Amino acid sequence: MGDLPLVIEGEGRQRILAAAEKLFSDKAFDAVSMNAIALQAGISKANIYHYFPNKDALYLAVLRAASQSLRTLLNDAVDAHGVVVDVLRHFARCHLQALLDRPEWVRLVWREILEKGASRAQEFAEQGFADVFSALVAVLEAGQSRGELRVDFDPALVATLLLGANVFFFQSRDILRHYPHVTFADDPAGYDAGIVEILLRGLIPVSSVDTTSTR
Amino acid sequence: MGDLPLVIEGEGRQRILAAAEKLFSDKAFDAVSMNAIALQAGISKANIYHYFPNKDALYLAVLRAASQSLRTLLNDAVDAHGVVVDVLRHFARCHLQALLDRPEWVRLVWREILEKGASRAQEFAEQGFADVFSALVAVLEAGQSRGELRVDFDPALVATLLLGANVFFFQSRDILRHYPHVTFADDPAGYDAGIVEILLRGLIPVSSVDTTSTR
DNA sequence: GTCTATATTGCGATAGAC
DNA sequence: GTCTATCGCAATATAGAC
Repeated sequence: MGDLPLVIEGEGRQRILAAAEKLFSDKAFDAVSMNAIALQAGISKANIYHYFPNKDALYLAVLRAASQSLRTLLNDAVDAHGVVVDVLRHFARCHLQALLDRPEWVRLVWREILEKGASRAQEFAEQGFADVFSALVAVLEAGQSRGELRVDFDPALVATLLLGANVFFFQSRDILRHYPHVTFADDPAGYDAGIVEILLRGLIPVSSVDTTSTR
Repeated sequence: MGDLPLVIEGEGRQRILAAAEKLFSDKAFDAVSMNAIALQAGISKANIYHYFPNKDALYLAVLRAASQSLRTLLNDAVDAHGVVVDVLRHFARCHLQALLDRPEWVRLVWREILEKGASRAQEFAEQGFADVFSALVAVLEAGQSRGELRVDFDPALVATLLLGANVFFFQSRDILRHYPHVTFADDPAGYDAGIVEILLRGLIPVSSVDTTSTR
């Protein structure tokens, strides 16, 4: 009697989560009906209520899964080796790639931040980005203590600048594409390479840098 | 017969728009009821339908007004004088201040971009940010042709980096506040000053810059 | 122009058969 | 576990008095 496959553990639950993730990443909470989720998952609406007590619980489950998946994806960008400049290049590239690889997750998380504002901010700060942000700060601090980077800048500020550049690129691609000046909208790798290069060397020609002001 | 004041041109319409703007910036489209808008505006629900044919038309009117207001607000950041580095500092500061001064407008426009994706992207690209973006690119190009900035970087890329840093700061303030490393979450002016400083001078110490690779 | 009252639709959630 | 059928309710939108 035991040979029956028992199929996949929680197969129905997974189908529902996948369908809900897709729909919630496209539309806002209220714009996604339980009916639409059931349709997308290929099951009946009432069946969803067998697995989840209500719509809110389903949404939270989707959000939790997305947030966790994003984190594991980004963790690959953390452990890199070599000199600081190479680590930064690698980090930026992996981070942007992670965002572009799973746009649904990013949009889902970002929508939640926009919607709920400060109320859920702490939760996301701990769950979602904490380790990525801290890892980047650590990389920068290491570069400073090794003398590979200047010591008169705030590592957290540079980390924000770099992560923000990637997130903004992800968010604004469709808009940037319409500007004639922009040539990098479809070249994320080139974008990141350019960003890191500018961060490292600055915009001012070396010859005209006032070295006395750095003391 | 003409002395009657005619009161304010479209006063009722303005009240409705203001109320709708406030509510739509806090919640998503479906989460805002016409009843709530009427309550906020201090009029009856049916009266809204006297000025606007349906909920969708009202939302579009709000969006159009917000987008236009944002543009005029940001235009103040464009006209600055002096050497390029000072213009950049001024520009960054004004831009971020404009975002922080009218968070409802920014959130409204950004929510629309998130929701509709590429479909409305072109419209916003032209209406909302085109002139600000172009102005910043022009400033950078001027700096390059005057020899005040390096010539081996893409002005559009730097413009994206700078605008993105400000937008990301605006969007993520509540999250950044929870990180122990971050000291600038409540100091936008200091944030921008630091950003521009890094952009101009780079992260690498001047002494260790390989001047041969710049040719 | 502004209101009250109402028509109508679509939602989340439940009941109960299989 | 999965389904069909339905309840209760809140929402958009309309009708018509004043």
